[in-house]
Amino acid sequence: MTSTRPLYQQVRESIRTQIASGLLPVGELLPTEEELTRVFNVSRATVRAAIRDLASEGLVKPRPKVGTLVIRARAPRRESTLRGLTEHLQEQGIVSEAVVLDVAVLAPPPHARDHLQLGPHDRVLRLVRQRRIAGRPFALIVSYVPESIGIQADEDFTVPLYQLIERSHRMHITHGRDVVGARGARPDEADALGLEVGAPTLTIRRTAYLDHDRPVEYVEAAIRPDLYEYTVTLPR
Amino acid sequence: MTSTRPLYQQVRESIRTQIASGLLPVGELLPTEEELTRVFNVSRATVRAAIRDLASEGLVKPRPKVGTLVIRARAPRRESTLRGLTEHLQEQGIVSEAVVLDVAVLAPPPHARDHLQLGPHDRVLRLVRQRRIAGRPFALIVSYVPESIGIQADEDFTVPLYQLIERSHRMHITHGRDVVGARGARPDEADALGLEVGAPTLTIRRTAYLDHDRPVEYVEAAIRPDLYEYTVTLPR
DNA sequence: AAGTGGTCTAGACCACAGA
DNA sequence: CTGTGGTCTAGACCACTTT
Repeated sequence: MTSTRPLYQQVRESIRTQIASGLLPVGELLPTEEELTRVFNVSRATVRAAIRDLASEGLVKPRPKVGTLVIRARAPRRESTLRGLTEHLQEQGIVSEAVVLDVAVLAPPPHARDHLQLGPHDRVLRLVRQRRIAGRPFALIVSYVPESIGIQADEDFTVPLYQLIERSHRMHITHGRDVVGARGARPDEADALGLEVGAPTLTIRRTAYLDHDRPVEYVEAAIRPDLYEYTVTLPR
Repeated sequence: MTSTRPLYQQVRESIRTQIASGLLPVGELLPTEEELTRVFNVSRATVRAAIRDLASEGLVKPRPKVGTLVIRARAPRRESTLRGLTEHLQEQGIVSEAVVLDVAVLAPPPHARDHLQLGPHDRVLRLVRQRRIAGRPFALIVSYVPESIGIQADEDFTVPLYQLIERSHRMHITHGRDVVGARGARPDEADALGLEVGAPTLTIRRTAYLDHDRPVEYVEAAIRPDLYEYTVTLPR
């Protein structure tokens, strides 16, 4: 325990390991908080912070006046959240590179204008990127961001666009809607993806929103279905 | 504050009300913890417990060295949940009909066996259905359910399979994982969907789980992309 | 009666964003 | 530098379950 990590996280990980290994079996009670305080030589508040985290993960369940019950051996499902393609791939241990093909401020095409709920004179930043896995292009991504958001055309677009939007401005993306479909590759897509025109292509259209349902980004992606599939975990 | 409820919950509700009413607008910072300590006349630990709850609800987001940002005015909307195609279509006001093409109990193909985590001798109920919108077929759906679940081959498979599993057997599906892809239609699919062989087709592979991550259903669907798209709403 | 988790206080020190 | 949230301690009292 000589790490620089916070104590309560060290305690949490230690308990988590003991649960996963079966040392603390499902159905049994954790040692009491007072006991853990002694074992780890920390204050009770620290022990409780660790247990609180484990409880919010669904691994344990404190029962007042009884003890803290171990209810699962390992982390339950994680529901899907809105992530960029990059983050999604990173989770699967896949490294991908981004190539910026074009950046421009212009009048949006009608469907983009609709999705972003823009007026007839509003302009957008359009960002065209190609993503590659191991040098092989697998996705052509066209993003539209309202000019009013204030992203400059000279930013570093190799980092996730979300982070750019959220960090540089005091905004928080709350949710997004994805529409996933399939169609034959158009000529420009076939060219960028190394496919024949008309070859089956996976398409994703995403609209991301700030609080109050204000659209902040509209993305169209055409993807090689042999190199990527869209995965989502849903609660019932 | 003369209630008997815990202090931190009273503080939490008070802040929540001020956020909902717009007194603490989205995008602004909460008063500092020290300030809240004075205003509510409680210790800092109590204030932090209140903020922690609000943060886990997604209403606020503490930013170290900056302050605690209000990111939502009220509890987030309902994200997408696991639904069958039928329910999904119903939501959009589309009426679809199901045609059962085949029902059989048999040894599962290897990939279905994997997804259902079955042993080498377990058998499954295989259900092949075609779905139609206005008489036009748009989806070919093959479902696998472990024989051990106890669904009979003579049930009414025109109702959503989930309801069959959950209602008649007192089980609760907790979550599912969808994998959405695209590929050219295979001959059997082209036949059932009225497409040419090789025409772009949307595919969905879904595994549904009971508590404890026990798989209860594996479904493969091939879909006409001109008649259906896969839509999902995700929280950030 | 003993022992548990739930709640709460009153301090303290830290690293670091922002001016 | 100043102020912020992040972390941590060492106490305390409570209500209630279990013995």
